[in-house]
Amino acid sequence: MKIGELAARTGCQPVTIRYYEQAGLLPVPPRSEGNYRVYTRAHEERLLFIRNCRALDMSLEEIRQLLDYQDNPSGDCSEINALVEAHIEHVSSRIKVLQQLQDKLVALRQRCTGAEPSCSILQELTAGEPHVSQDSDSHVGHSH
Amino acid sequence: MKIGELAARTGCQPVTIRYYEQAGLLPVPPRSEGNYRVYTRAHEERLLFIRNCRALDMSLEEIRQLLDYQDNPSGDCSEINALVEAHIEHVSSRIKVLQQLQDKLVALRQRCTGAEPSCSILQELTAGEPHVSQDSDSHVGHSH
DNA sequence: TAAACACCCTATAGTGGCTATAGAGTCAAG
DNA sequence: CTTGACTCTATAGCCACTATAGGGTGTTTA
Repeated sequence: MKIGELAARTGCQPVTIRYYEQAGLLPVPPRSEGNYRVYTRAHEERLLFIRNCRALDMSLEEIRQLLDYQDNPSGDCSEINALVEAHIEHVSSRIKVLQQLQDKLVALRQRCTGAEPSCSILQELTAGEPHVSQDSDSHVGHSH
Repeated sequence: MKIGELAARTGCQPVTIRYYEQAGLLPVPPRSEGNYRVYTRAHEERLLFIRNCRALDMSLEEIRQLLDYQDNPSGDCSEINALVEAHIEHVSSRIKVLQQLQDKLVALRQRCTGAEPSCSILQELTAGEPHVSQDSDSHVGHSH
């Protein structure tokens, strides 16, 4: 299987696959005569694992750890449970913060009715103490 | 006012202030004899505006637009309202996605009771079709 | 046989919103 | 006059990719 087929099967792009290889998440595959990467089902399975974890918004570092547990099974799930638990914490705190943002934004939207002489949204954003930043420790989020 | 005082007053770091200057969000301030940046209350107000917007998780590009409306007031709030509205949409879709993630993660956590021979969390993550990625268009989120 | 085309390769730079580091200058207090 | 706190510029790093340039491979078609 060449990289294009693996990409199609796993729903990610060839560049991303090469990136995972470089990042040490995917084992370096053998090459064909023409210097093409040649993958097996094992690679596909591992890549699916990675993609599933990414779909759960885990960082590559977290995934690296899970893969490590997978490669050296210890019979003890407690570290895996702890990792998942910690990730749940990350996500849930991120949700809380975003919910608060949402409330503030909605309040902001309602401020500008067009009745005031100058835009009261801009006034509100200008005023007051600096709001506390919401970005602290979680690694959950992002997209552009 | 030197950069350190401005930083203290607005709750952000000097490097970040210089970064905003370079990004064209803060006007270039005059310099003292010793080549230090010298800020006024106007700078402080503008920086507070920026920080408030950032606390609402707006991108610098969005903030640039708001500042532009502020600098060239048109008496028409509709574009500002649209921007805030769009941002609310971003945040709310991000919340939805994270909530779905959260559900999946909680389901995953409950899978590993320690009763099975091999960790069923890892099995679950390995199995199946690639999950649909949650990162598409929003610019809301992130933190490390 | 040749040219077009789809795929693959490497290497490098860019994204956003900063943070960290290095190496130097400024200025008030002890 | 030296210490220390602050400031300056410039550059590199963070994450998880994406984009670009410049080339090679391999199959299909004119």
